[in-house]
Amino acid sequence: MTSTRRDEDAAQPRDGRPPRPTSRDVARSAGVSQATVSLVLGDKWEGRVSPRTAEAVRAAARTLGYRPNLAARSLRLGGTRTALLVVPALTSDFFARVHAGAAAVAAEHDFGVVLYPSPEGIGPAPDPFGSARAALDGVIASSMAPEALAALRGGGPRGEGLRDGGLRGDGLPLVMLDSDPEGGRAAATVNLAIADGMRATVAHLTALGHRRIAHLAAAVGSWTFGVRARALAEALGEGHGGEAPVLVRTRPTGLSVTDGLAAATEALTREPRPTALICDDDLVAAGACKAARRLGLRVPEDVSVTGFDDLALATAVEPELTTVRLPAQEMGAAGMRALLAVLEGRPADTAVLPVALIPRGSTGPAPGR
Amino acid sequence: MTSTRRDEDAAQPRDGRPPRPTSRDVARSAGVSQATVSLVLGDKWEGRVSPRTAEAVRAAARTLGYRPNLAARSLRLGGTRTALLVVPALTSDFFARVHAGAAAVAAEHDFGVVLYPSPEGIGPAPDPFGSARAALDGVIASSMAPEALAALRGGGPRGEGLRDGGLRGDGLPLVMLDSDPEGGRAAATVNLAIADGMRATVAHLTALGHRRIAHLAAAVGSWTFGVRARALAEALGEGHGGEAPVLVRTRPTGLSVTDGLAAATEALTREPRPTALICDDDLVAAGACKAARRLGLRVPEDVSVTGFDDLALATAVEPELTTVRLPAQEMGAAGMRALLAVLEGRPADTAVLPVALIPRGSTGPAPGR
DNA sequence: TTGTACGCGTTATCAG
DNA sequence: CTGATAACGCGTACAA
Repeated sequence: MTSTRRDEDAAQPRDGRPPRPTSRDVARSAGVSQATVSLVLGDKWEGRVSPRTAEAVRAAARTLGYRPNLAARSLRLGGTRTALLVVPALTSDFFARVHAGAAAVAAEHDFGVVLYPSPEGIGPAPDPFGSARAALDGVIASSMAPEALAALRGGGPRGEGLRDGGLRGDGLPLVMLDSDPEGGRAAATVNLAIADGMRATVAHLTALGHRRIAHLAAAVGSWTFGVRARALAEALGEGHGGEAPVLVRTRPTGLSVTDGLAAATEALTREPRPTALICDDDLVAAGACKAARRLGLRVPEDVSVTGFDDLALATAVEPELTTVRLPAQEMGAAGMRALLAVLEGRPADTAVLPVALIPRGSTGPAPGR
Repeated sequence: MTSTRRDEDAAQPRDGRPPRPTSRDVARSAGVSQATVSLVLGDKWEGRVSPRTAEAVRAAARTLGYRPNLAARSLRLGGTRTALLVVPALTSDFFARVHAGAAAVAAEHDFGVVLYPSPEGIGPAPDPFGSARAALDGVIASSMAPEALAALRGGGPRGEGLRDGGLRGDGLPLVMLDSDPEGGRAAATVNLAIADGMRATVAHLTALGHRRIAHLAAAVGSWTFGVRARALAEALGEGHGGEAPVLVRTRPTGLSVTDGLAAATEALTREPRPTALICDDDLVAAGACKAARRLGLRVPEDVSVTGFDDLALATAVEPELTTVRLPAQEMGAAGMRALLAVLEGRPADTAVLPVALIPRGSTGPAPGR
């Protein structure tokens, strides 16, 4: 209000901070034109600007502490070289690894990745893009439930319309990770051979003599968990030399240690008691181990437990978890590669990444064998 | 190249996608001027635009699928209402909680938070801002080591200069979380009463009769870990009724279960053997428990273990970890509030948040008592 | 080799 | 109540 700057239309109350130098300022300071500054700083000056001038420009930029205005650059260029990675949660290190993989590939191509943990109830952020308001060139969504994905699409502005300030994913190229290859408008898909993992788990348990199996299934409407259930059903349906194992129970559970504990307690206290617990996630598996122990059952002597993901947690607990290792980092990397391909108009090869069963201490021979 | 659009200076090869509608398009479609569109969509139309016109504009925007161009908006407004949250890692859920807290407060003020996990070796991303290239209004840095913070500052453009494409944190308002209140150029600071936590831990162990304590200290140059060490030294120095416990050993360790296991193994296999292990982090504490068990020691009968953070992991392992709960979410929220204050020119109250020792199963009476 | 001019899409001012 | 108009900072075709 009491400011005396020439700028009556002050964009922001920058207060005490010195106004950010612009390329004009650099140009003035170096005694050249704006265009020259742009050329030099954009590394396109060779053969067009004299080395002396170029160096002068750089010096000026350095002393002024100039950095280009990203908004202006984006506006002019029409792109931001930035991708949004939407993940359902950060409560396990799985998605941290997905991000790492994506960020590494992105960096190689001078791209940035902005991470958006879809808020589950925390605070008023119903719209995925309400919070992650970076200007984006594309979206990578990992293991998202369909509803969340719908919100991501924009879902057609219902209700009060555009009050949220815009930037819905609407229209942006989308790459889906570990999600239904069919159901989406995704330009590309990267998937994991989840079914293989489940089959391997069943084979592992069967070989150990287990015949009564319970499934602690994630109570989340995400495709990746649906696959687990279907693959399990199929694997159990197949012949196993006359002694087919059966699914004695399915318990839905939240994706946390506490929820896993509760679900496992229920699963283990009903007859017939299962000798093996297949869990959709390592967090749940850890909870299941706790539940068994509280019930006076030993793992793996009395009950075997398996998980999915191979989180850091899997080797932190005792006994260590037999689990299906999912190549999180590779998936993130492949997702970013696919997005880059789409952005460049190239066809994105839709990949399916292999998984591996890692046998550890939480599984053993079925009791009475 | 072969395109026939009017736009010879095509910014981006948008390829097949339909060109994004602009406010001009909306205006044309609704039969009004751009300014009217801006007013209506910005919810500043009451009393200036007829309700009929307003609704027409909204309808047009809806049918066209219009969403405002963020780059242009930022350019015009000079701000992006976006903050960057820089964290050292996402391998534990601690920083996920910090983010949740910050994002919740941000959302209340129509702000966004972009999360930047400082890459530790993964991929070529030396510059914190190389990857998180969103246009930013401010930065919140949590528990960062000084070197990383220096990079964040921009550290004075050395070497080849601005080739990185700009956007260093240079000059942006910075709020530091759980970091040295002295050492920075931070506009505000939010800290945790870490020292209290360490004192409580020592008191807890002392009361249980422990006299030989080892410290599994994080081998990270972050302030928060320095405080732990200093507070421990002080707490041990104070009188404890004639029978002062002593620090028999300090082992530096990486912040992971495996590193904790290795460090604890070393700490427990040298004489005199400590009866209690104070760990800088729950991940380390989990590793320490594993180490003890592998050495044939029971927790807590033979050796007690304590941690910091109260991660989900703390209650996932058996026995559950006695640990110092750090109010991560509150810290994130307070950090965001402080940043908002700074941005508005208000004074930011520098806060210190209380912590609490949570006694669980990993600590017990000292052996031989 | 360097400078001039224009437009990206938005918001705010001011005159109708 | 509405419509021109200017400006935000940058990148590039074109003229000098």
